[in-house]
Amino acid sequence: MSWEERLSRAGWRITTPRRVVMQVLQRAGRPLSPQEIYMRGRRIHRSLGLVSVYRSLEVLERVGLVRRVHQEDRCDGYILASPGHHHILLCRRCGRTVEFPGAEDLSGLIAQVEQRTGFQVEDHLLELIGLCSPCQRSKS
Amino acid sequence: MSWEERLSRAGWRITTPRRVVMQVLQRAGRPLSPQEIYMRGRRIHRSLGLVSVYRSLEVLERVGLVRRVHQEDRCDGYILASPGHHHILLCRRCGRTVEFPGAEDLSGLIAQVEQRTGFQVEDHLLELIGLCSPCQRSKS
DNA sequence: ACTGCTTTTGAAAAATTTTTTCATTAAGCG
DNA sequence: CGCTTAATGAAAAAATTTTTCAAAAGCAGT
Repeated sequence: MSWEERLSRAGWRITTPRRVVMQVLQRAGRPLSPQEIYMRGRRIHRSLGLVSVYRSLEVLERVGLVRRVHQEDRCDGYILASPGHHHILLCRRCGRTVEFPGAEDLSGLIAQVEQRTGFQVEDHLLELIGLCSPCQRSKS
Repeated sequence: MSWEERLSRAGWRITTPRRVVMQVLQRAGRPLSPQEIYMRGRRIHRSLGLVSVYRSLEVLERVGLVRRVHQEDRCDGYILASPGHHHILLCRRCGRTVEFPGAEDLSGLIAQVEQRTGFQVEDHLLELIGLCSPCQRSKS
């Protein structure tokens, strides 16, 4: 199912700003801030407004098409979210981002924590940070 | 080793704003924003400046005494960090925060991801979100 | 394709948050 | 106790995010 379809089925309209934001993120491959998306987006759609970038991101995130990436210093980066998958692998050097599956791998840990703390775990946030292969080589 | 000692050994001075920030966070037990820390801190130290809160948090985080908590909607919350432990368990209702150990539990997952992606994983961010026992009961 | 209803947009303004600057203060060492 | 340097607080500046509102544009039903 295309993202347009997913957005539409969730009750939202397919608009130019939303298309532009998706297109920019598709090409980026690394987290972009609203500001960056705005600047790149204007090259595609001249009259794009920054506010629409913010609003598009909000909607797209809600629908699960886009995901916010949390970094130590900034949390304003967004990437495309492949549906269903939940974790992010981030290169601290070039910013490249890869998603990977593996929610099951946490179930043991989660069960253990639930038992020890009495919490009822509903969700989690997992990000791995490191160096991608190209950046390992050009480490100088 | 006390936090004062840790801070001092890392080459930083023990100052009133830093003491106040630590004291406020010690009492809070949930993530507080710089603004919140500032307001509570002023009750302890009248002339505290917001800027010093920002600067104190930066230093304390660098030294590992304080940790930033990432939530869906906001990432400006700080809690005390118990040294060595790396994960956070957060109640989405009352904000209560608990730390728990368990880096080992991820080593399998990490090795697997490294092999599949060629990344060299150096660090990770794991947060579990759910309901603490009291909030489970008063769920109405 | 045209109409009408409603969501969405873009611009400007407002609100918030964070950073910079700089003169003054106070840690911590001898 | 005095000296040196790091750190502070206030103000201003910069950056980020949200609100407001009239105009534009999706889209469902003709």
